[in-house]
Amino acid sequence: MKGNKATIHDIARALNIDSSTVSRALNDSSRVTQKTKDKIMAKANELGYQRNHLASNLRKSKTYTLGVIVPRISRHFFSSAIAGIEETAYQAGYNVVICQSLEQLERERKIAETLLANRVDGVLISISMETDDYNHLQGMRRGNIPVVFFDRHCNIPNNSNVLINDFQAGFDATEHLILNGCKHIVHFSGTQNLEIYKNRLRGYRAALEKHGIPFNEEYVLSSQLMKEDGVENAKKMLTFPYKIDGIFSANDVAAISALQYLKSQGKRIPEDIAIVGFSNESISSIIEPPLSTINQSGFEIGKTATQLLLSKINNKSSKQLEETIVLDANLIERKSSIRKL
Amino acid sequence: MKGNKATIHDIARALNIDSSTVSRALNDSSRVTQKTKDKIMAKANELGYQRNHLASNLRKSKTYTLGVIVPRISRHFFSSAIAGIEETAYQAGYNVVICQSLEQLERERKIAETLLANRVDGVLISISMETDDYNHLQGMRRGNIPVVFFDRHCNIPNNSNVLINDFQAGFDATEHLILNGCKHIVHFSGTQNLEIYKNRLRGYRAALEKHGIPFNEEYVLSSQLMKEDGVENAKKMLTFPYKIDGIFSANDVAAISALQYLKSQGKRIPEDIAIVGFSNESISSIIEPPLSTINQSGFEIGKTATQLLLSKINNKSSKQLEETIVLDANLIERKSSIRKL
DNA sequence: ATTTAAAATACAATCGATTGTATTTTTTAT
DNA sequence: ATAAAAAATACAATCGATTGTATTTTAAAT
Repeated sequence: MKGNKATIHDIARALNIDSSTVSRALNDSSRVTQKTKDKIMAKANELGYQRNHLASNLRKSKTYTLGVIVPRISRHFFSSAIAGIEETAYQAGYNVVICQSLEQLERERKIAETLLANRVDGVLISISMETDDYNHLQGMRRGNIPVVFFDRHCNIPNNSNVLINDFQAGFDATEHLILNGCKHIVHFSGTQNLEIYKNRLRGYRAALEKHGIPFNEEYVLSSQLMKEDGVENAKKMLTFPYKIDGIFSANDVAAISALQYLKSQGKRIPEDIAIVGFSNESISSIIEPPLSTINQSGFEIGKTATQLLLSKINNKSSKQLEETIVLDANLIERKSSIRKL
Repeated sequence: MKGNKATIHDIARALNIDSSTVSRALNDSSRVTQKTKDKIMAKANELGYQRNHLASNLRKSKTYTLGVIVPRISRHFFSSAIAGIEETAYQAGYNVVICQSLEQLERERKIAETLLANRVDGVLISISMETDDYNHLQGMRRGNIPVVFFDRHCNIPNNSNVLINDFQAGFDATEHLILNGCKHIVHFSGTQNLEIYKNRLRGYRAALEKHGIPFNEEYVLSSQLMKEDGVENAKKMLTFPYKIDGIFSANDVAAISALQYLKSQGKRIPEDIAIVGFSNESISSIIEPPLSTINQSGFEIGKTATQLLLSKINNKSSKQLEETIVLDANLIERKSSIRKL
């Protein structure tokens, strides 16, 4: 593993100059004359030199590595966010280490610890559904490692976040159902420790209010929004005294499993029950009927979050200015919610 | 970033002993007495010491990092493979860097270069559809970095691979269609530089042969197996003189788009045309009708590949014994291919 | 031609941990 | 109690690159 690798010292020796000059030449320092640089570059190529990042990073005490913590990479939203993160990070010369919390606080804690021990230069995180305690994240702060939350943020003060306007999206989704004639709309919500779900719920309420529809506490069904939860919610919903005619689900997964269950029970979508999901998973356009949903560009969010993180990392000014960037999300209207009135 | 971090020298100074002893104590060396170890551990905890991996790795010239190259992480198969890879790697104290070739040879080349420059300890790769030249992979060899191929391997000699039995799976899928009464079965194949597609095709032919159905060259439709390709294939297929009554697609994505197109053209699935896909994407069980498909456990493949890679990395014996591990894959029979005869 | 300023290069310490060798301390045996 | 063997610890070099300071070389100015 070591045998063949050329170092700056090999180059220096071959040219009978000092290794510091070689180092500076390779870093294109103005302290080395062009002629010498050329000589050094030529020799470097000849010897197949490649910088040893371990050594370089040790000296600079920088790892050029970003940690990413997501609930699970298999979710379309997160895998596209990761694509955006990697693209941006690589271009800036950073590596990315991806970790999955699998929605478990305990795993999230352990990951945070590992990243800290590995001295990553910064962390991007979308917190798990179980996360209701932020000590491990404060730990990064203490370690002086910049953190940017994306999508699933948390409500501790002085954070940098990249989000979509969940309130507005929730409002749009609900209003769309109302405009399509729904009178009794339930909301599938996520665990209430996550801000995004609180905000989507607020949007739902605001839309009802605007259109003079009374808010009914019982119509809010909170869960982890997994496949099974969608079915559970649908079953429960069918027992309500008033006939439910609309669902706004805070994610697509639960919306889809509910949709399928309801179909299996002979309900017509959207005629009997109109449905809007959230996230635009790739399945959503494919099921029958295609699911209306809120489209949020994971790629864009990942990219923006990474840019923000990199700017925090490279911002010499000691004053840590925290920033929250809100990106657009739009409603995609598909058959699952469009009724001819 | 540096300010507060304690080093072994801080511990040594505080206890008035040598840093080498501290290092050995922290590594639980037998050359340090238990009493001293205790003292050192106590002080280490007190100072909040965390090993600096950069320094340690530099000295040991090991990065404890594995590179992973996949076509795209958003594919269900790959994201579950990655989950298996990470799980296994983390447990062994390795980090994982994930890169997407996006099916482009050029990107794959660049990634290989970057990983090499970053001195990863090993690489796991599933090659892109465009990859028909293996210089960049030989480059790793020259750099003495062990490589394990998983799923999408290539036919250069002396490689380590973790695969499923694509031939058998192709055979099973095709025979299943035959047993369900299909006489004119087309095969959606991938680009022919990939062994997996060659093998699935061989399985298809073998099944036809076994059941005395003549092989028709024109019935093999090769493409990148993207969404659009499925539609293309379906259109083309409908122009054939004999009525096609079965499709074996080498992936689910193309199978699903074909299924949807055919439905839109009024074909009944599976009565008119039975369909079997490959990979068991999560969409496949959800569409209407649910798609029969070959189930390959990405998690298992990723886990096995990582174990193999780690054993290559840590195998002191210089003789690089190459190994190919073949895992099981099974046919999941769903409505898209089950006909009541 | 000589002094001064500026540019180019060399020297040497450093990042933090590891490890072969040397030295000291402890233990065992006589 | 003393020599020999074994155990514990200290010393010092090293991994490869970076960087502040010192020195030499070159260019500019008088």
